[in-house]
Amino acid sequence: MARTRGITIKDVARRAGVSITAVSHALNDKGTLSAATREHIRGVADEMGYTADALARGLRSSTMGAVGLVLRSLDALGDYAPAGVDVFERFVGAAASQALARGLSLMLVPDLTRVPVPPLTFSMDGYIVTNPHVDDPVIALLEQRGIRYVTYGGVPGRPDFRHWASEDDAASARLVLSHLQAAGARSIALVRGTDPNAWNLDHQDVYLQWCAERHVPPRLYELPERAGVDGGAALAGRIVDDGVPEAVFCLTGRHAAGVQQGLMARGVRVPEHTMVAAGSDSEHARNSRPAISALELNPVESAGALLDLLQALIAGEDTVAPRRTKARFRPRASTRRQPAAR
Amino acid sequence: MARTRGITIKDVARRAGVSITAVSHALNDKGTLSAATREHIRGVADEMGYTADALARGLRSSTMGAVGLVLRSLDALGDYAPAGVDVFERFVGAAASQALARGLSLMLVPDLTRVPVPPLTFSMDGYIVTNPHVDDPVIALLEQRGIRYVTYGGVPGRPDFRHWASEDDAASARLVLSHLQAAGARSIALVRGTDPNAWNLDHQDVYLQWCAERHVPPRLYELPERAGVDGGAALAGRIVDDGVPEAVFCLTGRHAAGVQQGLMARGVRVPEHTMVAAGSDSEHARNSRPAISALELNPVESAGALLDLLQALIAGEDTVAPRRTKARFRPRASTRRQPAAR
DNA sequence: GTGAAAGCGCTAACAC
DNA sequence: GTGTTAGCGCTTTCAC
Repeated sequence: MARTRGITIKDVARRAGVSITAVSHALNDKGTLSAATREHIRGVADEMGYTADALARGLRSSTMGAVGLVLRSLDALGDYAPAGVDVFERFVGAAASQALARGLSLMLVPDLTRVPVPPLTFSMDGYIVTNPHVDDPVIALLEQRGIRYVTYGGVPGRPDFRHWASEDDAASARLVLSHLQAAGARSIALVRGTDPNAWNLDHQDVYLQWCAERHVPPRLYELPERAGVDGGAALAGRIVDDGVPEAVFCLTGRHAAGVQQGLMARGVRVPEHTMVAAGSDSEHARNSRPAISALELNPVESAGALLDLLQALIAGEDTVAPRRTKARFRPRASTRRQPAAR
Repeated sequence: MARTRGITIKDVARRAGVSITAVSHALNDKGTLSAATREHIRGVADEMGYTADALARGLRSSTMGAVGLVLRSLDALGDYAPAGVDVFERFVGAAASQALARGLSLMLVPDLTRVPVPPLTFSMDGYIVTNPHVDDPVIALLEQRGIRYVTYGGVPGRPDFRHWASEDDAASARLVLSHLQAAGARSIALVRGTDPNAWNLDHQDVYLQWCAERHVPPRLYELPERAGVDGGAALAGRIVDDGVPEAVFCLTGRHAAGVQQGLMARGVRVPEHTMVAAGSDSEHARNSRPAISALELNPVESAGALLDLLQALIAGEDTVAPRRTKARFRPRASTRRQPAAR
């Protein structure tokens, strides 16, 4: 009983002295109305503050003007208000304001596959899914329902799927690796998360290729995203046991902070003995001592690109190509070596 | 054209060999059906994976199962992805997961009074409005439309309005002031924001009363929220010119960080010469040098309380009382004086 | 150029 | 107990 019974199309029609059809047509630029009638009706509608009811409109099989947002990365973390996962928090805000700028509503839908699903779930015009996994059940559900979607980061295992946007992960991975190399590191270890999403997989690919090109043996560690800082600190033990590499590239800020902490606790000095870099900037990276160099992702631009893609899809265009946004590398103390130290 | 034409009530009715009314009643526990029919219909519906269309249901004037969230504080900042405004980022996440836990969708609506409003805006079952202002146009709009709402922080100037929840600001303000006093501060300056919301106004009231009780002249500064760290640094000049107080209590973390920075740039040492505390923890507070003592708010619990209130309101209960959650004070170096320094 | 009428999927009177 | 039916507000044929 919560719905507002406000001004309806009937009220406008009566007031304007026309039929409801005329009102509908005037307001949606449909049909064949004289310019004069159109103008008049619009004037009356404005004056009355009429807004078409989205439900009724949606019911009649037009669009809802609303898109859903599913944060798979937070689903995996099992925590929708985690600390130090900046990029997602910022992504939600960015998506909301970008949606508003396009006259859309944004619904947050934590996990589509849990039951019961929130009622409006399947009425959305489309979805943004962040960081889908290999064989992601959310993707499967959307496809089965015939609901259009775009993804933040590609859908791993589906190179044909083109409706995605994200930072250019391959380019930024190379950026970080080059930076570390320029600072004197030959052997670089990679610490990735365990979620099988494009972020982890693409970085791994680039890393392995980089190692192959240089004929250095790769040193790859996997650490669950949810292990956070503590997990990173624990992993540092293994890294030290395996022989301290000249640099460690951790894909998440929390892992980077933990690894650095763990290394230093074991007497490994950063950046003198080894350097540490993070693939995703976060509070933990910025505020570790020494501060950890990191890639600053671009959730605002990415969210905008995704909404553009989604709108095109909803409009029926299917020539949509992936969009890549630019991440910036923020060099900080953790990779800054004194000239003397080289 | 985005809507999914899925299984409808008709399909279920046909399959179960009953009328659509029977299905509707069975699934909504209405009417007078035999237990057997009810069971049977439910079985068929489950088996077919039927979910009632939220739009059609909403149109027929039931509830939508969705609530809106308006972040007034970010509207004021003019930035929906600001850095270092932790509590709101966390509040969005908390509200989303608390909503899911109650089977509700959460829609983000950046600013209800900008036109055009997103289509679903007025179809929501209710709204959560964070930090409404004095004479807030969003509140006015919701009231005019007869849409129920609850607020994070009370509605200033409306002591009769009881549908809100928040941390107990008065208690936490006194907590901070006591802490500063215990650390040796008699004269304490307050730096509040300029948004006329309950947060700023309540803290100011408590502060003025505190000063009155102790017969010390109040020193009140106002600084726009959006001025951020730089604004705080600039304000430090005025504070020094007015005579360095024994402590400065800044309501926002960004202001606190700036003020401390500005003070130290002018040779005022923290915590030796003056102490700094923040009313809302944030990255800036945690990671300033020295680290700034701050109140850690409780967005998770507050969001839960607000959703409980809102659900009660939507269900028609009007005996709803404000809920207060607890903030924790995090003492850090900025207010930690060596015993010798006393 | 304009309007009457059907119907989207559902709920709730009201017959039977 | 169960089914028929009238809408909710809107878009969209299709007559006029």
